[in-house]
Amino acid sequence: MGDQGLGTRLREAGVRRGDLIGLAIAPDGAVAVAPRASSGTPADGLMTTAGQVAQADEEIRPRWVTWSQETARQLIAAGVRVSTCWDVAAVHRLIYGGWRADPGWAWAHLRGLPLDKVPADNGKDNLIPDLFSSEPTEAPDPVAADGYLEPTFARGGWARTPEALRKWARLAGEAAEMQRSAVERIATAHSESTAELLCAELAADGLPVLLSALEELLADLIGPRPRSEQEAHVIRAARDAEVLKHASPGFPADLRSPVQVKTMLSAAGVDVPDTRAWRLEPLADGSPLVKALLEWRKAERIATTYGYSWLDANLGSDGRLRGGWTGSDGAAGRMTASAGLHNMPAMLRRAVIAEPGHLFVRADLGQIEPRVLAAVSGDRALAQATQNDDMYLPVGQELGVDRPTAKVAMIAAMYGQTTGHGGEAARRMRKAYPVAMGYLDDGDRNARNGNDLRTYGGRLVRMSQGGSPAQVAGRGRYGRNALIQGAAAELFKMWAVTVRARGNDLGAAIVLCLHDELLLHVPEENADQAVRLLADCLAETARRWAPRGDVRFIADISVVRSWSDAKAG
DNA sequence: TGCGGCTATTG
DNA sequence: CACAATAGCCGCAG
Repeated sequence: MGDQGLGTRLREAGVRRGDLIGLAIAPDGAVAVAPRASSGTPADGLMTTAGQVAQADEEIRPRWVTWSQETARQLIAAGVRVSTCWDVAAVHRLIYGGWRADPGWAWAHLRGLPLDKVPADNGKDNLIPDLFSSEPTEAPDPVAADGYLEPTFARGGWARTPEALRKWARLAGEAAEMQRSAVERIATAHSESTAELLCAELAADGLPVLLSALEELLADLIGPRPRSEQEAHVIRAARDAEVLKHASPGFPADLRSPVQVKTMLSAAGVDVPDTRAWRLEPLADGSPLVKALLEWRKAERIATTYGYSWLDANLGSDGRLRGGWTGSDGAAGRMTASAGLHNMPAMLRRAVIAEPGHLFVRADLGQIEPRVLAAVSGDRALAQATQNDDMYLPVGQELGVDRPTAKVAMIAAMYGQTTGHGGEAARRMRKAYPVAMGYLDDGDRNARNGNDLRTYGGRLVRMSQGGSPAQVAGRGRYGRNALIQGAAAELFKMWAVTVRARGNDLGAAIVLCLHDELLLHVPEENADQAVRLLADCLAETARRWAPRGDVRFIADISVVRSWSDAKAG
């Protein structure tokens, strides 16, 4: 029995490609899998190893059911990467909205249990059998008598017995089956789930960075690495002095305090309501103080957020910059990353350089939000405009305005402009694209009224009731935009997981996801194929995501050695 | 010590 | 300066 591979056992039990199989992994690396009871395997599931899971994944490619991204991280730590999954937490966020998605919370939703009575984790392992007892112990049941999940399980106390681990795996499978009947679009549940696998891989693998190049850039911007705390202090004071020498004597200000900076500027005859860069920018030519302050801000920003301590904390000795990744944030469902991976200053991106023998293939979606609007609203006229590489040209023609005006009018519609209130271009936009504008207005109105929204891909966006008129207006803009941003995020993730799946043979690894941009790290001999892969996957995704097929999505794809090289060949 | 405000960076 | 995010520092309340 034990010498028979997991793949063989599952196949003999009738498991086929895409079938849901519960999977749980213990901190010590023990793995339990639980196919559906009807498939003829033991109802309690079976114990196996991470290596066996990898083999079975290759042989059958089922859809492994996990409670959260944590399982993927544990599998990766055990050296195993699976092809697809059903992530209960990710699908929970899709169906029910909000951020919280722990097993007990998701389970209570699926069983229709009162949410105010979901038991809190008291930190006690009251279900753990006494390991020193000679009495045979029965594995505890993860479902308590009242129907709620036992909080101990979600924390990992269950891992201590194989029986409990098998039950935990089976329960994940049951949760997934229930979720499957509740999701609006299965395809979204699949891509949002597998995006969690991608996130775990991004966190584990990191972004290739050339340390020497990054240190050179930092030296240019903020000086060499200080050798001591004292030296760091001296450098900081010297930087401050470059600004303060332009200030009026008697007004020594703490440059890190906005209030004091405002007072200092006022004493120099510069009166501003706040000290934001865009407000000070026009005054820089007439004031050496303002000019010095703005330069100080840039350097200070690098020094505090992207300086040597950031580098030390996040750049591994293997030249990989690592941060945590989430598959969908609390609002509209975009991916987020920490460690500055999503907001690294353009200047520093020069140090993001492919490893020897490799190249980056960079692809970003063009005008993704207005194209998504055309798709999700079903506006035929706007869909027609997406046939153009630059859709603002036909839109401008239709409205009888120039391209910049058309673009501003479109963005104002999607984001809910507060100042100016439209004008002639906005009125023509309503007439030319009534379906798209109606879709946005519906979202705005529902959000203002506190009605929950649902994106094209089926993600619930929760809206709260009440609030001041200003908050109500803010909610309207939020809801209007969430429908577009959220749908764009769903399309992007579907594209990303498709590239992930197809890129294996080329050795093409996704090393960064950035809302509408994918960065692949590829052996240089495969770079041209990777370019085609990205384009093919986008076409495939567009067909699957927006089946009517009348909206054209475009990507700008280039092969580069450094991330900052926009269009090298 | 925690948290809102201000600021900067990115898509 | 609309929509979204992460992140650091300051100033104030507890």
